[in-house]
Amino acid sequence: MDRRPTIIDVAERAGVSKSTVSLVLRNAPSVREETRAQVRRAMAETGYVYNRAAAQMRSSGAGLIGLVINDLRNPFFTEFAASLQMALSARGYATVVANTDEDACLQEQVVGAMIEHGVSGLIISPAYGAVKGAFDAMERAGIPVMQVLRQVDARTGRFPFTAPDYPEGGRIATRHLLEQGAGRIAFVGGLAGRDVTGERMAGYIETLKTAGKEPLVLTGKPSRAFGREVAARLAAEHPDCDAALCFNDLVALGILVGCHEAGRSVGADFRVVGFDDIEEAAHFWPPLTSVRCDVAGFGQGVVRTMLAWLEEGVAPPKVRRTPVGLVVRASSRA
Amino acid sequence: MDRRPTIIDVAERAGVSKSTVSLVLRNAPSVREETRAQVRRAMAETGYVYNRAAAQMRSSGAGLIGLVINDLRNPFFTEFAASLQMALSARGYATVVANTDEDACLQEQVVGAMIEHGVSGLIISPAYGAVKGAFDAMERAGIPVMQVLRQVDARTGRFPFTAPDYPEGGRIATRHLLEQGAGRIAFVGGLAGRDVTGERMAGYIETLKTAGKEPLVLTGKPSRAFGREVAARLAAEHPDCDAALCFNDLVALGILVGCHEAGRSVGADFRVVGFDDIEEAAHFWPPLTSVRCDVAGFGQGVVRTMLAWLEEGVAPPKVRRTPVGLVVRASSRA
DNA sequence: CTGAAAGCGCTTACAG
DNA sequence: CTGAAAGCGCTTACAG
Repeated sequence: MDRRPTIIDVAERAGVSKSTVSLVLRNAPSVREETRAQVRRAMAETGYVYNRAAAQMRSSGAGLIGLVINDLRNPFFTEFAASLQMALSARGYATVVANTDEDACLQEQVVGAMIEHGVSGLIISPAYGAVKGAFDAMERAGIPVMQVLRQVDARTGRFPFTAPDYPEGGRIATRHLLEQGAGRIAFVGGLAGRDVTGERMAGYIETLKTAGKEPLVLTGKPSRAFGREVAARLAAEHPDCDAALCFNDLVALGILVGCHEAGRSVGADFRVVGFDDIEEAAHFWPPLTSVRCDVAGFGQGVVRTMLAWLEEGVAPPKVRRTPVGLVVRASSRA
Repeated sequence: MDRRPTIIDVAERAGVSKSTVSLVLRNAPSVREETRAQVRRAMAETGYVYNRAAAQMRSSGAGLIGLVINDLRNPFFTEFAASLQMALSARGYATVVANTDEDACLQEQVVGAMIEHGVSGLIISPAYGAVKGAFDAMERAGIPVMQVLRQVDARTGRFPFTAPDYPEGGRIATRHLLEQGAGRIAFVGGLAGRDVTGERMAGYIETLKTAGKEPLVLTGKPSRAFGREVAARLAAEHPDCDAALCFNDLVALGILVGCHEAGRSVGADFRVVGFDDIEEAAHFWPPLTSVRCDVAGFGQGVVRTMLAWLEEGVAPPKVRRTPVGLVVRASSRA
């Protein structure tokens, strides 16, 4: 057998028509059990493999979901992507993934490629910037699209948005720091002007205001390097600051490294809280207190929502917020 | 326009035949420049998008590459996957990815799914265990398959293998530790009996033998938790041990945390070297010395090799080893 | 340089 | 419950 066997080969071998083979393939109930077994045997004997490209041409979907991520090297997004892919796989879908590296131009390109490949739906944690092209293309494609983790397109009717409850995370983290006796709490990292930064900061500012305290905001790149740099700056310029709530765990881990370098002890003297609770947070020294977004559970929820939309036509709400919690570890404890 | 436009719609609009549109689509040189422009305009006007599933049915490939990874949550593999995907994207290929979580059964399932989706080639960092089913399926599919990072199937003629030069990494790391004045060096982590463990350990044992020293091997899970646990064990059971070469960076980072917990200072007294040089290694405290495998460059090399095989029929050598180096940081320095 | 025809491997009504 | 026929949107020779 030089070429790959088709349903016709299987049909001949099983002594039925190719329609019957097709019905067996799709588990149609109308085929007699005996015939079904016969066809399955013929499939095994001929080494038949299903050709989804052919199937896709007639019916609609190919069981392919596109996953577009703004920064796949960031552990938070990695954990999200991995959990999503596995949940999709368990439901019989394959995942085609692309990293946009925060580049709107690349994003438009990969979204276009995915649409050409006939993805049935698209899950996107979008890059910021000139995103209209990509979203218009998704709009035209007429497929379900979910914005996750970040909302950059305002059409949440067409592109429903799901993310953890960032403001609440900011609140509980700030409250915790106050309870631990923090006098002056800084908010560190996150680019100014972005929604996610604004939301995470909002809970912080609100809680401080209630407590009658002044905020101290040092926005910047959400990276380890920025956190490390800020650790030195805080010690020098804000000696009264005795706690930091960070935009994300990377910044917080950077601060911990910076404190090590400066010989400043973390915990009782200087309290640090991160955001996201990436796996590494628990494995650092000292272990990092962090706002837990349950990225694995979040990913599974997104998959459930997407497949309900795809398979049952149940469109998700325009905006959905998932609950967050605080995991208290040594970095914020006396 | 309710249905998606096809080449026929474009052809009508441009006033040419659909063959001509197809030729323009594939950049065939035989079309007059004027006609080409006319067709492109018609494509833009109709909002045409290329249907790869249909194209795939006639020609062979769809520009899809499958990437199967044994542990996508491990930063080393994540960095690899991300660099691979971006390099493929730059060459016009989409990446369908799956995490097998070290599960041979899942692996067989996802490999089957990818073949059904018509991937043109497959890059696999395989799980160990009952892998025959998956490899036989890939064999039958008749597509290029590269084993990377780990070799589990012996048919390297059919499934060429590429990995960093692990034994050399073991050698240079051990030599470095000896040069730093280490008296007794332990090799920590990596499951016994696996090739990768054996290779990384081989360089260590060989170098120690040359130096007339005895090895001290503590194999175990390649995880942070194991490293952390071993830090305590080493102090208690092997007080003379003053250096550790770790199977990978996760184990090494675990040891660093264990040393922090035990109040043991790392660097001058106790030297630690990791393997892989994941991004985190440079951002820990103390910064971790590690065997650099240049995973980004490695990924790009794999893509070049795969596409040369796919597009030009140049089959890769059965086995290829890429160079490694040592990045010396504070964890192994006086 | 361009057009008409056949066919890739399936699914989908529609008969029987 | 099963079969014969049409067609999904392309590409591929083959004519002109």
